[in-house]
Amino acid sequence: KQQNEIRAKMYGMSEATKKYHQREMAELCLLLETQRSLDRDCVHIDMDAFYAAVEMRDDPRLRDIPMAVGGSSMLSTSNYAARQFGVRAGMPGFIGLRLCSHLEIVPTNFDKYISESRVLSSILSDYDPSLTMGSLDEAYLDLTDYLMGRVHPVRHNRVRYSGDCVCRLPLLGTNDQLPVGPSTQREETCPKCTKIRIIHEDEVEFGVGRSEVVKEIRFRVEQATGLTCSAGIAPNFMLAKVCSDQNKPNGQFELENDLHKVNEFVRELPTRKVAGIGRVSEAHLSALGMNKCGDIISLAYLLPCAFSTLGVESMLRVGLGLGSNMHSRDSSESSRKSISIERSFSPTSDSKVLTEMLQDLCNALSEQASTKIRSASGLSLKVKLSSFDVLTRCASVPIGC
DNA sequence: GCGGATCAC
DNA sequence: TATGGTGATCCGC
Repeated sequence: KQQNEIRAKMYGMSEATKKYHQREMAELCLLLETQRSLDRDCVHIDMDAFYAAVEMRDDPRLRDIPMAVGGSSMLSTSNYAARQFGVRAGMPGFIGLRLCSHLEIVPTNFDKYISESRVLSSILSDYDPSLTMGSLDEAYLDLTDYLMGRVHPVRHNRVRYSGDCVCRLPLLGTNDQLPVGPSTQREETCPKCTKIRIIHEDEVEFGVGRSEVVKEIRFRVEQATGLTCSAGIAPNFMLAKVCSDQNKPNGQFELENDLHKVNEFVRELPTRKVAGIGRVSEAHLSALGMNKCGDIISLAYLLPCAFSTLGVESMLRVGLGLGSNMHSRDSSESSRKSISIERSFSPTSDSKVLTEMLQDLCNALSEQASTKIRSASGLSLKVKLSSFDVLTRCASVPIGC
């Protein structure tokens, strides 16, 4: 329905208004263009199917079958075998089972993922001490400063495994980089599966360019965790994030710090690939005839039909391939602006059940609040109906209290 | 300031 | 059988 409203505005636009917006957007683009920076080396690191990969590493039986991490109500991640059946993150588990009846659903082991995430951030902080973790499995790094001091190639030991035992990763043959020196082999019996494991050790070298350094980072992550990740390299974080998705899994993609290359890349990029453009914004853009980011610029005069002033500006930035190269929000406790707790349960109108549920949530929240926040001025209540519609009501403490 | 929406992960 | 939980931001009114 919103889409029809947008189309109506679009078709109702007079020639004069069109000219006006064309001028306005062109000016805005020129202004935004002055903010472009092409002198930073921004990197986005994204672990491949993170939760699923951890479970597969620790249980070889899961490596070759479709599996997902989560529960019957929701799947957090699926492995690539499961994705072939259409099983995706965010999907209810029972739908996943409908798509793939032999799907193996493994419960989440958050403690494990948190500890792997620490290993990850610890390695990454060697390259950018002020990195930003986007979540447990992704990170934003600015390699510019590190690259200044990177004047020599760097060598690392490499350990890989083969034999009947497959308990340890990475296996031989999964990293084909040529070693710089001799290789050694030795055998041992795996205490876990009692089969023979052959340990291959050698040395590999990484050069001084940013793409080499990112290869080194991914290598170190795999050596330390047995997990692979993908990376995107670009002049800003918005583009780096898109790039990390290009050669997933276990790959990297570099977008050169060159205006022409950036424009070329952005022109063909589907709008939905951009962080911040979700299902709704994608539909709005599509109603305007914009499906690739390049369309946002060529049809820019239409943007006001669907977006506010701020929205228009943010879309133009996407179309121009502009983004931030600063480490944005620190997601620490200190900057937290709200805490919340919510629970879904089977539909009921039994007021006793509902009141009890609410009381439990209040108690739990109150406990968290006592340790996590010092003060607050507002409280909001959210209700989800069986229709999945959501209502919220909030109240503020009157000024002076 | 409030209620609704959107978005990421 | 069965569709998440947490936090942030923006919009229109």
